[in-house]
Amino acid sequence: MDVVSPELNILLPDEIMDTEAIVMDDDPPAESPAASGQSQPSADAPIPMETDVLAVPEIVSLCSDAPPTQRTQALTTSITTDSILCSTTSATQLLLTPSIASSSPLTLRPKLSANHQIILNKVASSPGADTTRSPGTTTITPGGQKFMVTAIGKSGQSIVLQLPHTGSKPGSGQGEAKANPQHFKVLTIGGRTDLKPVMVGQAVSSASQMSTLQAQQLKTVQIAKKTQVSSAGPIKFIITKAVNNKGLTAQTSVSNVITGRVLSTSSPVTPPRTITLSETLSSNSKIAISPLKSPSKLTMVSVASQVPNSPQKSVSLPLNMAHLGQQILVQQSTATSPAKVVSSHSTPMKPVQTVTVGGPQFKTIFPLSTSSNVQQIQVPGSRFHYVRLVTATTGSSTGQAGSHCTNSSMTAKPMVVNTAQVRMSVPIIPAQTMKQVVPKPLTSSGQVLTTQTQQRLIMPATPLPQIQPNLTNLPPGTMLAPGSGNMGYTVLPAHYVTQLQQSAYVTLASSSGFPTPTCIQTQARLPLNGYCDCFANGEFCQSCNCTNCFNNLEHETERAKAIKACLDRNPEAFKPKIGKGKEGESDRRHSKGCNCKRSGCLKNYCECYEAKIMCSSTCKCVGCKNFEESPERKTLMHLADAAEVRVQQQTAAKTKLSSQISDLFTRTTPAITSGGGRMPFTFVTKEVAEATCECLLEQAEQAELIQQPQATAERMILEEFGRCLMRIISSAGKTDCPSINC
DNA sequence: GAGTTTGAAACT
DNA sequence: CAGTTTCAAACTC
Repeated sequence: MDVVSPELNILLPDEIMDTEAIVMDDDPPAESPAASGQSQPSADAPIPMETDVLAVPEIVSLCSDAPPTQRTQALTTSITTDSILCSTTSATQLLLTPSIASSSPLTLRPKLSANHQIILNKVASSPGADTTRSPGTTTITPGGQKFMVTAIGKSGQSIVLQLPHTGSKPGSGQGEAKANPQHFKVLTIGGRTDLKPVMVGQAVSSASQMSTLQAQQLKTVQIAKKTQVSSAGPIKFIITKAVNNKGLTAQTSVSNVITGRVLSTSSPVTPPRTITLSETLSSNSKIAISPLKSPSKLTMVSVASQVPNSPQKSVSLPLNMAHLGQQILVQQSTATSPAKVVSSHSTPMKPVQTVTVGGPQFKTIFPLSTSSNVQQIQVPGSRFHYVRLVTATTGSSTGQAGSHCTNSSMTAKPMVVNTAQVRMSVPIIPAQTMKQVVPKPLTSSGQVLTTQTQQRLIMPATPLPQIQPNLTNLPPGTMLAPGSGNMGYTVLPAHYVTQLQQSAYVTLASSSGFPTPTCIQTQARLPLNGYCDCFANGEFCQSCNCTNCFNNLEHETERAKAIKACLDRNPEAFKPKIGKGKEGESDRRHSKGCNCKRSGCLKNYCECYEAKIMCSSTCKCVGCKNFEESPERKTLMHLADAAEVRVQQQTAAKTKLSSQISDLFTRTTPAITSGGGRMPFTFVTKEVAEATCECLLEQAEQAELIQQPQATAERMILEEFGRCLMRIISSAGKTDCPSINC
């Protein structure tokens, strides 16, 4: 049994003192000081980066063919981390199972389980145990192989290392180990996210020994675990296998594809999670990636969270000899998961899939009754007005909404709406406009609302059974009102906008099937360039300029499909962007936040500014000035307020003037009517003018008689002229021949 | 009304 | 997740 001495750990920098390594050395050559685990540093040995480590050493997989009994002879570790299961295709496993939650060094005794797992149980933390060893140091020498395990982490969590099985190889076992005498395997468990790959080599022996290690067949499996002060912090597992094939060159690039599936949850009590890793690696490869600086270049497997006392956490990794140069970085995020299982496969896996348990999808479905009815629905807090329609199965038809595709058994059934004006979010196409509807899909079931007021027809939707389940993803306030049989209506809020439009385009463009050749508009499309506001508002196109428009009654089926496709792609596509903030926040806020860069969020380009709300932390804008204390915003707001006041004043003035003019015409209308349509001024005849002049002259003479000043005299004349005009106007309404009497 | 700017959404 | 492309609204002249 080879145990790494405490002095070795002294050489380790602090960054990796919290790590645990397992070193396997099948038959370390004499020139390899790292093989013995007691090697001395080499001053001239450069400290390689991880990429270098990966480039030079030859891969030696943990999937040793040696029997498990020969893999491990002893193990001493200070495992205080979560349970880790590194499982591969092999049934051979190495289990490190500290049973006591403690941060103190543990002495683990490997046991071979029935399924070829090496279980490292904590023997004792008593003085009788080998506590003199440095924490985080474990060496296993299973029949010539050495494992150095350095780890630190949370206590009370078992580590299960399942060694891959390469049973296909003949002569496995000790002989295999001898066949690869230079295999050097390092398994580091724990550590920090900033663990540098070079430290892996140092964990084995020292930094200077890496050069020697690089000359060997080296395999490094590093499971670096970020040890956060708080358990809620993310924890990373970095599993690195540095491989250097003998034929490898430093410039060889690698095709490193590691995919997996991540199932994450934030629930503190969750069933064991399974993370499947696979790898598609080629030999003679090099991964010139620093997973610490560029983790995105590697496959990051977020293992979600864990609790300090996670009962079980397993990470299974494939370490196949045939897969050389692979590098696996497993990142663990938070710390609430009680158990995790990471299993791997040697076969390529599908791309990473993230299953997110999103928030509740609010949906409101109002099934329609079979009786014909229209109800106005006011959604509290919604600016949309909905109308619930039900199919009139027996109502009398006052119009023909269906197409002339007469083979359709679903003729349009106009619905008579109550005469009260109903404000709807969708147009109600008058019945007379339906005659303009030419070819109509036979499957569609247009329904016409005939009202006495100008209304718009709520968009009918063929209740396709195959899409109805998806319509349950409609956003809050959305009402799906399936009618009886194949009839129904779908009411969409106005924010069924762009995505729906584009989705509709795709769907409709691919739509192929109308029953009759007369329905040739299947080749048409929704307005592609220049989406009309009608569709954006959930209305039918009625008076817009779109051509080959599908946004009408005739293509309700296609439209419904488009809605379905859109909702399938993004169930939240139609949720309003502007909504209330977090709980307790009364202010509105943008759900996604803006991404402005040049406008400073003070123009209508900015969705936040357009909605008259402040930018929030969700925004990704640059140079944002749309915050509460922004002087620019305040100035802008003041200007806007002033402009608004000005507009309001102008509007009020115009309204008042219009009212007065209208009033004047109203009062003079009888004169016009009684005068045979003549305007009032037509009553100012020669006689009236002469009489008026006589009145004015009379007033001037009176002013002279009483010796009034000129100004007073002029005023008296003007006042008399006013009275004359009034009499003219007054007389015009009474007689065709107004008389002027002074 | 034409041309430009801008940013959201889609796409890669 | 970041970069690119598309496109329509906003904006300017």
